[in-house]
Amino acid sequence: MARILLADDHDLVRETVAAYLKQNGLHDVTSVADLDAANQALAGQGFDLVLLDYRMPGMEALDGLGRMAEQYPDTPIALISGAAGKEVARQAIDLGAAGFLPKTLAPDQLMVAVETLLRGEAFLPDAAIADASRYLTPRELEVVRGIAAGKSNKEIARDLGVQEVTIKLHVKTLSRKLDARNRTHAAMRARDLGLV
Amino acid sequence: MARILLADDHDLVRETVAAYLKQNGLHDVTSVADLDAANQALAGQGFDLVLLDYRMPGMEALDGLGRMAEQYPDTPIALISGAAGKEVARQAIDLGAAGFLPKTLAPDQLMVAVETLLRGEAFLPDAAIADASRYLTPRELEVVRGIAAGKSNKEIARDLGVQEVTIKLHVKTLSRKLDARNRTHAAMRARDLGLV
DNA sequence: ACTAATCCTGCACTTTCGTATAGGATGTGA
DNA sequence: TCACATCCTATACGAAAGTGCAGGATTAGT
Repeated sequence: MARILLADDHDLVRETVAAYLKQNGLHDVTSVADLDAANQALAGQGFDLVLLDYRMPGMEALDGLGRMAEQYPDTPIALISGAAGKEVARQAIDLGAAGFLPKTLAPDQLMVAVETLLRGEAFLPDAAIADASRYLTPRELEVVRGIAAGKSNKEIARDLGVQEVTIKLHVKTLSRKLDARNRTHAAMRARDLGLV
Repeated sequence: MARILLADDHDLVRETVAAYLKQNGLHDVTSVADLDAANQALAGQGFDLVLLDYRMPGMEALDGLGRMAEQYPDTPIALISGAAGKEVARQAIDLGAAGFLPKTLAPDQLMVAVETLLRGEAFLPDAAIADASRYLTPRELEVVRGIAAGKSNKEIARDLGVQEVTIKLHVKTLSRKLDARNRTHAAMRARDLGLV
């Protein structure tokens, strides 16, 4: 049974989300109203997933998320936000968040998101997914597309009007961002993300 | 409006397929009963898709398909067959066919197939797709999957219990079969074909 | 029995890739 | 203004990939 920790200072949001999760078979949902309570709950028992509101006492932007992610690197932590957009999503991912859930998310999508996160996978919907591509810089995106087309670094360099070493640098950084072992792996990852 | 040329010597098949296509919004369907008529129709006007019956006057196995594909390389030509199996499908693809439609195909799948072909993509269903994978030998399939997973030749060799040179050989041959420029390109192609 | 396909290996060579280190130029946001 | 991200370049080295040639072993189909 998956144990989920839900932290949101809005009673309405907290209750409706918790109720919805329970209704869909996830009965073990703990709700708290601020980050301190969330940390206490985490210290008391393990959780399989933590859902954190973006605006909440103790968060101070994303610092609270960052600290929690550092302390519990094995627990997937997702950010929930009503208004936050791409920028915040990207920062959250950078800080170690496993996912980003806009409150505009449809209820059925919420379940998909939670299940995805419980499997240990990242979840980045619509708006955020477009941002996942911006997790790669525009240049890196051009490079990985060249790779996926089977081009060599030399060819890509020629096409972009830069030196080959520069492409190598991009390949290295973009592979790291995509958590890929090499160019081929990176191309496959980019493909999976719909970036190519 | 997509113009479709349907060539089949069975009145029943020709009429039902044509009717079904028209019913689904593809009104511009020209039906002919043999390969000569199909070629005449092609010479008279352009078509966006040609559907050829496997057994039909003028076809002589797949020779007719081969000639037509040579003459109209820009027009997707798909083979329709009731009985033909994997072997024929593979030969058809080799001769330049864009797809293979067994008559056992469900009606809704037919529409999917036609739409796919009209987009310029290849269509190989169920049985044929299994055959597309046999276009690569089992060993080659294992290798290309290793490549797609980002493994090095050395790792793949270790996993399969053979020497690295052997893997290099497989990479070379499988890349040729997939019309790929290198391992990365091959992995992407295999991905597109659903082999990974 | 012969042919063909598949799978395997060896040696040698060039090219490409990957990595590391060490910067410089630019533009943007705090 | 300072910090930061992005993009670019240089040199250099070891690892990996790709290519070519030349064969041998096994199995399946004609």
